[in-house]
Amino acid sequence: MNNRQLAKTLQLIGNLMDLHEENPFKSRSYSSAYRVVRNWPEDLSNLDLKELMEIQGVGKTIANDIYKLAQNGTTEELSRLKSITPSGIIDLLSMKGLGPKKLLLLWKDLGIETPGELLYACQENRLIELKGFGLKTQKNLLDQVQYFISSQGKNLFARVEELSERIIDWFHERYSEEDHSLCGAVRRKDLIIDKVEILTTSMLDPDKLLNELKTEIDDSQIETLDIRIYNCEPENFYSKLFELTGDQEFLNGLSYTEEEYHGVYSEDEIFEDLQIPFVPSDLRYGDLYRKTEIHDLVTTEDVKGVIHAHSTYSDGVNSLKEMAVAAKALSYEYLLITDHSKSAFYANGLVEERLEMQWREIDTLNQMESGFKIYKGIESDILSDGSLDYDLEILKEFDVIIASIHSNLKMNMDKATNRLIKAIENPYTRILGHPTGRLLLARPGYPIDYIKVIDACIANNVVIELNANPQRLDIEYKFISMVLDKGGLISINPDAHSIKGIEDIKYGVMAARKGGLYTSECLSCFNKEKFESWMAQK
DNA sequence: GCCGTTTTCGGCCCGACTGTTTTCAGTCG
Repeated sequence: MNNRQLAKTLQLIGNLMDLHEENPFKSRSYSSAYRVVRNWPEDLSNLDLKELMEIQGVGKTIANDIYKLAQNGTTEELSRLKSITPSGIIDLLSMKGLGPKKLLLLWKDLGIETPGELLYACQENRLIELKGFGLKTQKNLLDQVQYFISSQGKNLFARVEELSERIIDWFHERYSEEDHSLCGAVRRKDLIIDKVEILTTSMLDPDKLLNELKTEIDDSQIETLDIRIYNCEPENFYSKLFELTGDQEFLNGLSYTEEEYHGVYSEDEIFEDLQIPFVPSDLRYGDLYRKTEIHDLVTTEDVKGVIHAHSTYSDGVNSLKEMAVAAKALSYEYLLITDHSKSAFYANGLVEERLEMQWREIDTLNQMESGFKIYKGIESDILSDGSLDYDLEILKEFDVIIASIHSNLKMNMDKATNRLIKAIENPYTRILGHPTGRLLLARPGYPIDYIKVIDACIANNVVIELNANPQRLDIEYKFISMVLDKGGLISINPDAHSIKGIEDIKYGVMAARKGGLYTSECLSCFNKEKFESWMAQK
């Protein structure tokens, strides 16, 4: 468990105690431990009990809890609380705006124990009769519960990627004489995965295979994953693989019939016969492949710079120097450090004096280094009225400003679009950060008028970010071709909050390829010289 | 449960924001 997961679990324990009206001071201790653990700079799962107890806010019991959680993923206390709470109630605790007190009312007064029951009660207008509830709260919960129900059973690609690889490796090791491959959404690298599909020529009973798989692969996630195993004769492997990889629209566009290709030795043969250039598996959806020069699409090797990263100056885990050393070691040519701006108090945003400190440190580090370069950026909060949160005197000192919305996310399309456009028109804005604020499977973004926002970016020479965090992947890749057609640039940005976060660039590349992004139109693929001349443009 | 001692138990409780109120309760980070 990482610190974030540990913190979430402690928070859950506290919330469950409140839900059962246990000692409120006890639950408060868990809540405060949640806050401490969440922001702790080093990995707590490696510490021993004595070290854990030295943390302010963590005593004997919670130190024990953390230790147990790191070892077993649960504690006696957590198991006890879970055993007296319906699982649907625990699901409901994850709704934003629904804490223990309100949930208890729903549970005891309305008898609601599952998300489905909450949905029904909202539609029946039954929440507003409860004390402390009103129309707005009811509407908010209705939206959230609908979203929750529609994302059930789905996973981010990044969360199933490693396990999928382990599963297919297991097949190769266990039945090395046979052919096996991932297929379906995982092989297409869709952003959201509802099932992991495997094609095999082993001809063994899928249920039996699944049981063996689940006992031999040690990963709790495997229990909740929908895994499908398909068998085929060896001579049909490639035709079947082809058929099970492309989505319906892709296959329909190709007058393809599986039987026709029985006996082929590779997928290349099929493409050759269909008289179209080979389409990599990640692009076998829709008809984008027809309009795209596949060889020019961005790859992870093409990305030359780490644009958009945080350090311990704001809410990052690693220091500025550690981030720079890591970026260089990964063969990137430059790092644009963009900590949070001063109004981001939630993330320890940089007030003016601390900005000066960071700039001095960047200058020093750059002097010690000849090839690699650190640039001075900021992720400036877009305030409610669309303005940025430093004076012009300060704004003009940055090499690059990424403007992003982090607060007051509840907006209608007009308000959100106008707020973004005002920020885009600010003469110092160079990149628009995560344009909709969405968190995949957790929170839909605020609605924006994509055409207006993209037009404004192009008119003001503002690059649009494709935030590479696997939970964001925002801008949605389906709008990339619109940006390119209008002559705009996209930047694949990791939004890294740690050294590890830099690796998220690969997920950004994955989404960018699906959107048809060319290396030449990708800002983060610019080499250092080209990036510097881009910086000088404004 | 944590802390800090008046060492063995009494007092804890950040601060902004929202939506519900009519002066505040609940949630969140």
